[in-house]
Parts: sequence; C-alpha cells; structure tokens
Amino acid sequence: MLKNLVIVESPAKARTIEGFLGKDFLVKSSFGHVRDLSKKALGVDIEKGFLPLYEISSDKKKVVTDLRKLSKDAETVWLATDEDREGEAISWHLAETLDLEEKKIRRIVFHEITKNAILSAIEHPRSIDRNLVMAQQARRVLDRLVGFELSPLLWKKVKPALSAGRVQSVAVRLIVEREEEIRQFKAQSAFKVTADFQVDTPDGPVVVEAELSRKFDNKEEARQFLEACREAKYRVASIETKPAKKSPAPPFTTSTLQQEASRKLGFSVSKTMLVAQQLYESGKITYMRTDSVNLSNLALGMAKEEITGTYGANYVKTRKYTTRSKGAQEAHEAIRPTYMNQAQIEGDVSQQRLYDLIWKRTIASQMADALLEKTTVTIDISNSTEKFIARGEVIRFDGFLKVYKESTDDEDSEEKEDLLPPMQQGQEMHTDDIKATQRFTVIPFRYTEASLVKKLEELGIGRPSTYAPTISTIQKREYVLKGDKEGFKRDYVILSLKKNQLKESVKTEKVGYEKAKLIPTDIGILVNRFLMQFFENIVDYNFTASVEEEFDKIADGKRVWHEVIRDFYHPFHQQIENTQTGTTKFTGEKLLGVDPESGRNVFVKIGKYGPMVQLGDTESEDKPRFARLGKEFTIETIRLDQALELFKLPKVIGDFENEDVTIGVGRFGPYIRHKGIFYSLPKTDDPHSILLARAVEIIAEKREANEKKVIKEFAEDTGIRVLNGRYGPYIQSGKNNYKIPRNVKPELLSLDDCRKIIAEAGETKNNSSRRFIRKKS
DNA sequence: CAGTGAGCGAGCTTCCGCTTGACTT
Repeated sequence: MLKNLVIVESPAKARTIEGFLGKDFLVKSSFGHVRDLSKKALGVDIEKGFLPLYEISSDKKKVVTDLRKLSKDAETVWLATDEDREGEAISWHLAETLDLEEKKIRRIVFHEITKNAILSAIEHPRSIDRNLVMAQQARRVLDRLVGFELSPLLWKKVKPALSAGRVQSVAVRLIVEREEEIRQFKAQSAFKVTADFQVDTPDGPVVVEAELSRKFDNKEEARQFLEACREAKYRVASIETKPAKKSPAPPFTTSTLQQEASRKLGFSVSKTMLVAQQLYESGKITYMRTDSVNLSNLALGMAKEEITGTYGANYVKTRKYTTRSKGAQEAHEAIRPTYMNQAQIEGDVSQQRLYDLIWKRTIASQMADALLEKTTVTIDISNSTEKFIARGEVIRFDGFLKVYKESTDDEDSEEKEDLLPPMQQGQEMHTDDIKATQRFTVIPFRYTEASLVKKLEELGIGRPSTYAPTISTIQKREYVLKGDKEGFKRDYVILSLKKNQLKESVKTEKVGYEKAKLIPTDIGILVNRFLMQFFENIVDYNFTASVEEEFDKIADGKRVWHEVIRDFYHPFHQQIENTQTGTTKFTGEKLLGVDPESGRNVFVKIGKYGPMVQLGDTESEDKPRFARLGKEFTIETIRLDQALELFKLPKVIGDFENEDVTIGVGRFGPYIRHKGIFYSLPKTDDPHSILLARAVEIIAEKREANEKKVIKEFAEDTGIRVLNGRYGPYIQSGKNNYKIPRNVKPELLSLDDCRKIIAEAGETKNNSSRRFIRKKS
C-alpha cells in the first residue's frame, strides 16, 4: 500500500522534491491544469447560474488515469500545487476528477524548492481554499465569455477566424496606438550648444566638453549667441562634488528576463522561454515562469558565500526584494541559478549565454552599491548670463558593477561621463571650438516583443505563462507582424565657431530605423477600431485591473462568484446583441480615386480573405473586379496608381508548349499557371514585369525537382515510396514519413527494407527521449 | 495549401492560464 502520494504541477519539480522526501513518498506531476471548460460550445450554462461545463483535457486523459490509480492506493494524497489562484484551482480539480475522499486530502504549499521549505509544508497542511478556487473559476468563465462571444462577432462583421480577448486585444491596441503616435509625431528641433575647453594639466592639455545650460529654439538665436562668444571670456564659477550611488536591479522575473535577453542577447520572447525551460529541466535554474523577485534564504546564503569567495566580503550586501508589479501572485522564487557557485555551465551556446545572464543578475543583486563621485563645473561667460556646464563622474567603488549592468530600451540615453581634470574656482578657461547642433525630439519607439511584455505587466494584464503565447497569437492572427522599418534621412544644421570663424554646415542623419519591432497590419488596425468603437470597456487598459479587484473580493469571501459574472455578463451580452443587429459589415472601406480608363471608383478594404482593392461600386450593374493587396502594400499607404497596377493581373504573358502562360497573385503570393498547374514565383521575380523566358525557366526547374522527388516506387505496394524531401531522402508510408538510416543508400532500398525500417521506427517511438520543437505555423 | 470576393448555407474558426509533449526529413 502506497503511503503518501504528492502531486505537484511540474515533473521537473516532482523529481527534485522526491529526493527530499524519502521512500514513503511518491511524487507525481499533474502537468498543469487537468480540466478545462468544454471547447465544443460556450462551455458555460448561462441559464443555470453560469454553471461551468468542465472536461478532462484531451492531452491529460492519461495523466488523470494514472493519478487516479495511484491515489486510490494511497493513504494520503498531498496536493502540492502552486500557492496562487490557478494552483488552488488545480488542486480542487484534481480532488474532483480523482474522486478523492475529503479525509485523504492534505493541501500543502511552498514558495521555494528547498528541503526545509518542503518538510515544513508537510507539517502544516490545510484544506483547499474554496473561495480562491471560485475566484479562479470566475476568471476562467469571464475570459471564456468575452472570447467566445466577441470572436464570432468579428467573424461576422470583419473577417472569419479572427479572435478577441481580454489580453490579446489590449496587446493589439497598444501596438496600434503606438503606430498612430508615430504617425502623428512632429519632431521639434532646438540647438544644443557645446564647447571644448582646453585645460592644462601636469600631463599636458586635456579637453573638457561642456554644454550650455539652455538650448536655442532657432538658428538665429544660436547664431547670435555664437557671435557673442567671439568676444567672451570664460571663468570657472563653481566646482561641486557630490557622492552618488547606484544599486543593482532585482533578480529576474519572467518579464525582466525576457526584456534583458532581448536587449543583451537579441533573443525573441519565445526563444528565451524555450532556453530557460531547458535550463530548468536540467536542474540549472529555478522555475522560469514567475512574477516574484524573492530569493530563498538558502539562495541568499549561497550568493553571499560566492561573492565573498570571488570578490571579497566588502562586495557583499544581502538584499531582500519585494514585488511592486500589479497582480503579482508570487507562487515561486525569482529566476536564479540553482547553485550560485556555478558561474558557468555545460550546454549549447544559447543555454550558456542565458545562464550567464541569470547568474550575473542574481549575484549582482546581492552585491554592494556602486559608489560614485559626481562633479559639476559651472563656467561663467563674461558677456552672457548663460553658463556652460561640464559634468564628470568617477567610480570610487565598483560594487555590483563588477558583475552586471542592466541595459535600457532608450538607445539615446547612453551618455558617457568621464573623469574631469583638476580645476580651480576662478580659473580662466579657453575655448576655440564652440558648436551649436540642431537636435530633434525623439520619435516614439515601436514595441519589441519584450517591451510589449513589460507594458502588459505594468498594466497587470497577462501572466508569466502567457506572455510568450499572447505575442505568438497576435502574430498568428496577423494583427501585427514583426519586421524592420527603414527609417528616413533628415538634414540638420551645425553652426560652429572655430578659431573665431563662424561657419554653417548641413549634415544628414538617418532616423527611425527599427529592427524586429511589432508593426500593426491593416487587419489589426481595423479590428482595433471595431473594438474601440463598440467594446471600449473591454479593451480599456484598466479592465483587467477592475475585474481583478472583483476576483480578489471573491477570494476574500466578500462576493459570490456567479454574481460577479452576472453583473458583468448581462450588459456585455446586450452590447454584443446591439452590435450584431445594429451594424453592417465593418470593412474599413476607403475610396482611393477613379480609374481614368473605365471611370469606375477604386476602393481599398478588408474582405473575407484580407486586404483588397475593388474596381467599381458594389451596387453597380457590372460586377466589380477584385485584387488582393500583396505584402508590399497596406490600406493605409497604397496609392491609386499602385492599386490600378494590381488589376493588370492575372495576365497571359505568352505561349509555351501550345498553352497559355498566365501570371497572377493568389492566396500564397505570385504564381505562374500553365496547363492547369501552379508554380510559385520566387521573391526575386516581380509578377508585373516577368517575361516568358524566365517563366519557362521556373516551370522547367519545378519539373526537374518533381522528377527528382521520387527515388523509388514499388509496384507491389503503391502506399510506400522513397522520396526526396526538403531534409533529404525519406520513406513515405501512407500519411507517415520515416527517416532512412545514415549508412543506407536510398536508391538501393527494397520494399522489404522499407517495411523493416517502418516497423523499427514504430518500436523506438515510445522509448525515444528526443525532443522536438513544434514548428510555428 | 490553391488562386476566391454577390448571397445562400453547411461547418469551421475563438478565450486565458497552468503544464510539457510531440515526430521529421
């Protein structure tokens, strides 16, 4: 008879804990939630007080069967899921689906995976917190109601297969509004004046750069100032030295790890999570989905020891951080190395780089402040009330800076400040190089994946486990795309006074260039406009925060969950009904102009298949013509002449083997059609200008590739073939594909050989431990 | 993949949050 069954959420955690507990305890994992609302329909019975219709998730059937069997045998079942709303709910769902008797159940919680924490948890069991579970149920039901009533409305009014939700729609809104800000942005310019002063020191002359205390609004004022400088004398008015300090950033949470890995390593959010998962599973770091900056006492001790040993005791400063972020639930520790004395690990390059970042950040967080000395020198100008200011900075004690410096999103803020040479109050200063440079206000940055996560976290929207999936969803729906923006060239003026010569010159700078930023598409912009017009309350930046307040009341036993849902749902559903019946299709139609040839109107809008141009009115007697917008155009920016060009396709460009060769643009991009067969056009060929000879070439290439594709066929069994694919030769059997062993020549395979390979592959399938990453579709 | 766009109507799409698994070559 099994004495104790412990159930946690993650299998890696189960392995670790089992080591702490000894032989009377079997530790298993639930792999997260085991039940969810039915996917078939709404999954909520509104008539019956919003009764949730739960089903065991299809991928958890086996988990539940196994746990059910073990729990029947067990004397005591310890539900050790995370101590947050979702974790409490997982325990409750487990108790329900496993049919556990009340007296068998012990609910335990711990925030850190250390032996002491776990043994102490075992000594302090409690029962499942029903209020907290109902708060989770309210959260779940609300998200389902919003998502499954709004999305179908979009299918009807905008375009099929779209989606909307409490989290993703706000993410899209942020990106759309940032783009609008950029569009509206008008750069202001001002003239910044700097002077290079020469200061003599025992080691020779040193240049000190100083900036004028004010900027000039226009060139004339700047010029007047420089003119005056010809006659001016300069003198040090004051020297002020002040101590300053810098403190390290707190240890990583999911969100800050994603931000730093993006800035310092160029990782996408999903890449960061993938690599972190690998580090976690191999026991190198603690759990990677967390909103907590807390470190266990064990970790604090290890950090102290490591810092003392490597840098000395004066570099140690033990710090306890507290979380400020909205809605944080703090079920885990911060993300940190499992063993602080491991500065390096084995692993691939990505793992090593991410680990290095985590190690440094964690260690730095437990190190002393950096002590600085900041010096400000004010220089008087004899014929002006303005002052020149020179600033210098010296690091007196590097402290945590020895290990780690946090980076910022603001690329312009990296001002370098160095040591200033010794100067005296009243000292005369000399300069023969003063410049007034035109500087522009900085255009707002588009979001990166990571800076979007940061913003969402600030708003309390989404959770550590959903940041990466949310970003992938809004890209999959084609609301936003990740891309580069070219930027533009801009002239700026420099006035310079060198050796009393006043000169004006114009230079060019490139601005607004951005790489791997989130840019809204036409569809994203249109869906956002729809939601803003009819469901402003749902995409409100405070919507999540205000429903979270209600969920907290449920958790505190001050409100009943279905009453909270009722109060939300009825007005919301009325909004859905009103929009359903009260509005026509929402296409974002825009009249571009008139086609000079036919005299018909040209429109751009979103159709069933995405952005398109339309020639002729919808109500006109002649059926209007349609053409899809390629990737190179958007509804916002396309011009009439570009739109008219699109109607020139499909067109016949000539004759090959006595049949027409047609060029068109379809769902999957530009194509050539010949004898009813489609050939995709490479990106390098322009469908509007391609010539027959090139088209024939592409057809020939494709035919050749097709011929090469089949290496072997068998008359006895047409279901099995040896083919040449993107990744080399393979065996196809029905719908399944099989790898050919390295030492086998594919063209020599017999039918029996193939069958053998297929049979063997079937066997190894179950005990294979290889990991594959799901390809993004 | 399949190269559409009216309207009909079938049947499909969809949420957020917790986990890892899967298959491919």
